[in-house]
Amino acid sequence: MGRSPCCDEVGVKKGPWTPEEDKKLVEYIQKHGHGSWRNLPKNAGLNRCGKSCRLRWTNYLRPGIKRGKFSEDEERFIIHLHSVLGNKWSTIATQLPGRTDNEIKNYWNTHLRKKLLLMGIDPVTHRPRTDLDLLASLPNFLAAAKNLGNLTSPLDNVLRLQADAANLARLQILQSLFQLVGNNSPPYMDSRSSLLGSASLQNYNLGDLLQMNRQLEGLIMNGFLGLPQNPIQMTSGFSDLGNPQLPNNLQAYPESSVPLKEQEMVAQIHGSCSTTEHAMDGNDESTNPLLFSSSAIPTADSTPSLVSASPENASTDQMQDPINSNASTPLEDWEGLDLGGLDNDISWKNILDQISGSNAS
DNA sequence: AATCCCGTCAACCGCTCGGCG
DNA sequence: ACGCCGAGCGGTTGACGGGAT
Repeated sequence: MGRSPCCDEVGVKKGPWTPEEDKKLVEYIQKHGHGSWRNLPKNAGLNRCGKSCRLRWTNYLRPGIKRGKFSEDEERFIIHLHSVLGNKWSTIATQLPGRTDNEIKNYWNTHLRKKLLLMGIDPVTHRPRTDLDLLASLPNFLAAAKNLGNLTSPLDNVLRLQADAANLARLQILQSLFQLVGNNSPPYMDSRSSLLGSASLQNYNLGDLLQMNRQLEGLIMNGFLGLPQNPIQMTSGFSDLGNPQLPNNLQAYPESSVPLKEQEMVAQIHGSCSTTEHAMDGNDESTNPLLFSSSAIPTADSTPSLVSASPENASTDQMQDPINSNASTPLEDWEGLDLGGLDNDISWKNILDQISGSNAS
């Protein structure tokens, strides 16, 4: 027999709180402290269960609650913390003064999660998604990446991981281009089988893709493709995240403020990553694991395998059939696509043409 | 103007954890 | 060591509001 719920008493009010109830609760706690939550409603003259009172107090009435829109820095910090901690909302909330776990959780589910999905990031794993129709989603990727490229916040580096999704998309496309040329198959014939879900693509890990990018850079640098002498820039790669700078209000989170259990958890995650190249200016992650644990940031060495997004992510608009839909073909979409901020001087169509030409000769 | 749809967020529910006897 | 109890956490629900049709 399970313990009976605390709120099953007959006649206990549920639902939204009235201003009168709020007033009673605040006045009582200010005067007596909350003490035992179970006894509080009776003592305070409230027809509510203790649990409801606690929730109302901690999420809404408690002094110091910061309400209103989340700042960009807060957003980035939440994303980073989530990448390290997962759905540990209460732990995340301890790092964001004035924000409650409930508020952060809601904000994640209603805003940030969608934002990441739009950028091609799996919000669960924080890694690039592979179930996407990359070509159909390319404009979204590029828009997201371009926005990131324009960021001026000191926390920009935190989201390089997200920017890397766009790089990965490019790498996958490059790989597909090579594959197409190698197969001598017309690029528009079967974009799903040859460009997107190709078996060979699934066999590449990040290291392979990075290597391919380097090879392409070399080709371009050597003028092999007859293109401008500009290598494709990797914004950071997975292995070079630089030294992120945090705003003052987000920098100083003494380790002691993190519950021991979470410290251990973070330490465990941290320990699972062998790279040591993310020492930070004044924010040594060895003493501040929540800030920028390298574990959250895949490296070329760790070559994270591409993950499949969860089924819920496979929305119809993302999985639209490029062949049967009335929409223009993906590559048609590329033409005239503004790559500003990413690859201003490289036309993808030009690359394709050049590769095809050199392959045919 | 009416209805529908969708996003947001406060609040609830059920489970887990830790303290204590 | 075990069971009970209170507190806290995370997932889910449902009311509400605004925009679209």
